[in-house]
Amino acid sequence: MDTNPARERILDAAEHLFYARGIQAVGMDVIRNASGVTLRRLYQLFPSKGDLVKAYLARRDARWLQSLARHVDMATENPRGRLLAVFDWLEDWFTQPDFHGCAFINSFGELGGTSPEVAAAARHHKDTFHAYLQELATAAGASAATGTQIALLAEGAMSTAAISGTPASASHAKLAAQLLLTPGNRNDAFPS
Amino acid sequence: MDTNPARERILDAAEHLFYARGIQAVGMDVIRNASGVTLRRLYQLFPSKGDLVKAYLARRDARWLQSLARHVDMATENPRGRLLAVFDWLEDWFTQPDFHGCAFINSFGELGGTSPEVAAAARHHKDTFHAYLQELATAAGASAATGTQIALLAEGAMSTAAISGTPASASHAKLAAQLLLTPGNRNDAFPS
DNA sequence: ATACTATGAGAACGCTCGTTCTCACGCAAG
DNA sequence: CTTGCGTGAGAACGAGCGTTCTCATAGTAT
Repeated sequence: MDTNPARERILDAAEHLFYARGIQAVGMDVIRNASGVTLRRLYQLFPSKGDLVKAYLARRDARWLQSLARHVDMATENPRGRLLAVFDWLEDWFTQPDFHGCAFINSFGELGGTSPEVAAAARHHKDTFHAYLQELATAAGASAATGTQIALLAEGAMSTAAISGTPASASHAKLAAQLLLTPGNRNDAFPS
Repeated sequence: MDTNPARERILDAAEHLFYARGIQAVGMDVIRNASGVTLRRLYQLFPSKGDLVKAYLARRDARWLQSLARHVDMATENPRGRLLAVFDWLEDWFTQPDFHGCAFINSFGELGGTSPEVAAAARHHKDTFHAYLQELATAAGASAATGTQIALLAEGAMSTAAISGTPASASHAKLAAQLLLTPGNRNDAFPS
């Protein structure tokens, strides 16, 4: 199905290395060594490093959101609980030993100023995540603006967990999200 | 006072270029051209690029927090208003034409995986910012945990403003902060 | 068997970048 | 005047990296 096994091995190695060390710090031959493929095949499948970076970000975007949605779907059917389950998933993520922040925030920080494609990939990823949280928020009876606020908490938790090196920001953000979701907080001012 | 004018010109050029394009994308000779100083002087004042990066981050850390504190001090004497003024300052920042996200989040994303010094600089900056918000929060009668939550909102607003390219996240975060500050939100669970 | 094609392994090329070196020049001390 | 020393400008060096090329080999069709 994922037809080409060499392609997958390359993307696995690229994702692991790019995410851990940054994109510019990882050379093509390092990826070749890690994936066990020959340089010729590597360039047949990804004609330039930019193509490989694009494929890395695209696959990570899809998988990340799939993993989150799967967790939310398996957590509970209570709409409010589904929204809060996002933060449990974040805490799981932050606790993984190879956690190193959001790959899109990182690559935007590294290349957003010089590569419009990387900047667009980050924007797309965050837009999708933002829309997903708004969907969960409105399903829970809250406003879309509350979804936006909760997205800000999630983003802040990612940055903070990465830089501080601890997963504590996930539970802090979850508690704040709970407060923002309490009925009685009139919060219809910002429709987007 | 800032004794060495060449040193300041170098740091001005480095800050502008590093912040706009990323650290690895800017070579030492580009900084030399932009600052008008000779390569020899550049290396006399900063023996390696790593030293220049360290000085860039240290100066930006100090100036950024000074600018924020100055704005807060001039905004109002109402403790709650002082905390909320942080988000007005953020919105001003996000609106500046050269805004490109938080320099520390960016440099952490670029070099945090390979340079412990850059990672430590980012951690220090965020710790200081976090402590300042906690101070404003407790002065406003809120808990330190509320300060932490508001810090997460501010962090999320920075990332989101950078990647989306709009300053709207500042007002969204401000509104959320106001809600988190409303009395009646019992919020003593997380002492830090 | 032979000629052609595709592949593996890695050398090679061209470029960039951090860092250092060369060399001519100006200026102060004797 | 001249001797030496610090300085300016830029060339040079060495390493790393993205990308391409070489060449020997293995498999295949005729």
